Amino acid sequence: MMVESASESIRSTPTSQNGVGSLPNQSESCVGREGAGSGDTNGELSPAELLHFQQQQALQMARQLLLQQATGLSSPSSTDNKQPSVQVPVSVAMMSPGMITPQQMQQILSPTQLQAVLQQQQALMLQQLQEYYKKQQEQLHLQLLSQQQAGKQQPKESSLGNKQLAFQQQLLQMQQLQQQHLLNLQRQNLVGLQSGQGPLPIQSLPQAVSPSDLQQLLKEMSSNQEESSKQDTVDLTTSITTSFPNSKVSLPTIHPSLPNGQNTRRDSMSHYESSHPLYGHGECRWPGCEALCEDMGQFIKHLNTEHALDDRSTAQCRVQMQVVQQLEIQLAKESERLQAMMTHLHMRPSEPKPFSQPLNLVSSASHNKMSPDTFPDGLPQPPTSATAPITPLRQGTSVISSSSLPSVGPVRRRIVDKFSTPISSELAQNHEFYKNAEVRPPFTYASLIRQAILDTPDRQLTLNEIYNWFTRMFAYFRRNTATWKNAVRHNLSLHKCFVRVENVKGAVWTVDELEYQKRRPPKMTGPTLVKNMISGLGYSALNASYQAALAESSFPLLNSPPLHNSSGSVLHGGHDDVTSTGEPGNSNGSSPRLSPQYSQSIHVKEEPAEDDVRPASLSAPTNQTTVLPEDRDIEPETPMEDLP
DNA sequence: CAGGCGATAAACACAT
DNA sequence: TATGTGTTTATCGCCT
Repeated sequence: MMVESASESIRSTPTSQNGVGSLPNQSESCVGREGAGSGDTNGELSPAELLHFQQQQALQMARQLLLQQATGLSSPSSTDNKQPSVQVPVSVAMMSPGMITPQQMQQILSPTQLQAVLQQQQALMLQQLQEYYKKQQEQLHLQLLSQQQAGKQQPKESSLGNKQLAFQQQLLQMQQLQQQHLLNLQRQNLVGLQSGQGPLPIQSLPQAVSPSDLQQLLKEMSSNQEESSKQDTVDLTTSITTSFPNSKVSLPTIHPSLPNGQNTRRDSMSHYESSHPLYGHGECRWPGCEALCEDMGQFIKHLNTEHALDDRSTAQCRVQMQVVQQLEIQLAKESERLQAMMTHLHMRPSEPKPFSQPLNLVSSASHNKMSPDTFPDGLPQPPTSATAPITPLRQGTSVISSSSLPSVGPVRRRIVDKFSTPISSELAQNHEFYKNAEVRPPFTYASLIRQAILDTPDRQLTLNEIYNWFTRMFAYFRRNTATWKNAVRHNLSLHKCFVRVENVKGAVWTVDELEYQKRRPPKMTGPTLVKNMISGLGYSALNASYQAALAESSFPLLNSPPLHNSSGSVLHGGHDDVTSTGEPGNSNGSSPRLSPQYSQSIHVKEEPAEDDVRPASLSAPTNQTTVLPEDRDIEPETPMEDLP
């Protein structure tokens, strides 16, 4: 039901909200749930075109940002000297969507034409920028001279050596910043997809995208955007950092003075309005400066004194100019790469896959936390994955697979979390990301709950603590609390792997790891198991670890009444999904879970009839390991069991 | 196509 | 009574 309505709204949104003429006749019927099969690109955008379009949007944004940055560079002097704001020769018309909207352009021009136009524009812009900066520099020099004549020089450091050193440092810093900026741009490129940049003809998205995926995608992207606009630069960068773990662009150490907010143009983010482009978060954002300024007045003062017209400032401007140029070039390259990647991903499975390339994605840069080691379960390539030697390296990303990759089509979260992504390592790697981006984690409720419980030293949590863990760890779960909390409770109750233990203070929930493991490979034996393993990761590794896990988890179970012992044993180490090299870690002794609380009463869930399969399924893989304790049946062994 | 699974919604019972 | 907690049932979509 909800999905229905949601997808409905998605379908109608583009047409109603921005009825851009791009797809006049494509009403909601376009994206059928079952997704029309053939590639009817008539009248609507093909995936490739869409890519071009997105890229163009990104480039436009990039240019705009760069331009803003460029103008921002001149601001010290302008605010300082009350100069009339210098007119930027770069034709704004060219860069702003004012003259011709991307959509119009896109309609008129073919992708290749668009590309050409873009390149032309870029070249032109660079040229103009250069000229502009040259003029600026001349002007600056002139002003500097006059200033010097007026004897108003600051008594600050002036030795040439110092200047050079400082300059070099600043150059480095600026380059780092610019790289960061580039990432920002990339991110915005993705976010821009829905950011109201233009009426995105959603109907034209690849048809493999199901409405629900679209919904998810849009939801996430919008939330990401909100997020990014809400958060300060640090948060943003952390997000980005996690988003591009494999990016070729070396990430600079997070630097508070991101060029992030360097635009004060009206059309820029509103929260930067009324602020100085070189001032943010109480700091001077002059490249390499970071001087703390309490307020704007102080900042202006600082600007006038520390960044007055002098050789250094001029040189920095020059450097910045070059950096901008470099960025433009790099942006073009990255865009190209992105396009190739996206095209490839859209193209899908059958093609020989030059895999390994980190999918630097897409929909929301924020999404891609391509951990190199997550298996792209959701990616449209399970077929190939089986044939192609998927190294133990998990390549795709669960996040993407589940929700953010448009071309993926209907993908279920659970897929990912089965045999693919060790949730713990995944979370460890992308903790910041999930924490800040409202992206739905690609794990099932059960695995999340389990993770929450296992995250604690005691391996037990109250319901409320589980809630808190969810909200703490995932921005996504800060919304719709009623829904997911209900789901959490539902899962706790439903799955046998969650055991409710009553202690003095109330009830806590624990994980019966064995039960959990049992549940994972849903009674797959023989071919199914093998198949899954193969597709998930190396069979042998998995098998070994799986067996190890089971053995491991079953062991304590035998010994200690508190069945939940098993909990920590297996997975914590990362194996939430059987992937890890069976880290038979500890678990045995020392387990804190043996806390007295366990000796309280335990509510045993009713065992479904089918569960008598238990011994069988369990023993199948691990048979070698001794007698298999029967999970649930064991529970009664606990001293204080109190059956409902 | 059937069945399993996960997500979601909702009703209900019980405790605080 | 309201709220939180737990259980259960139903439904839907996706996948095998």
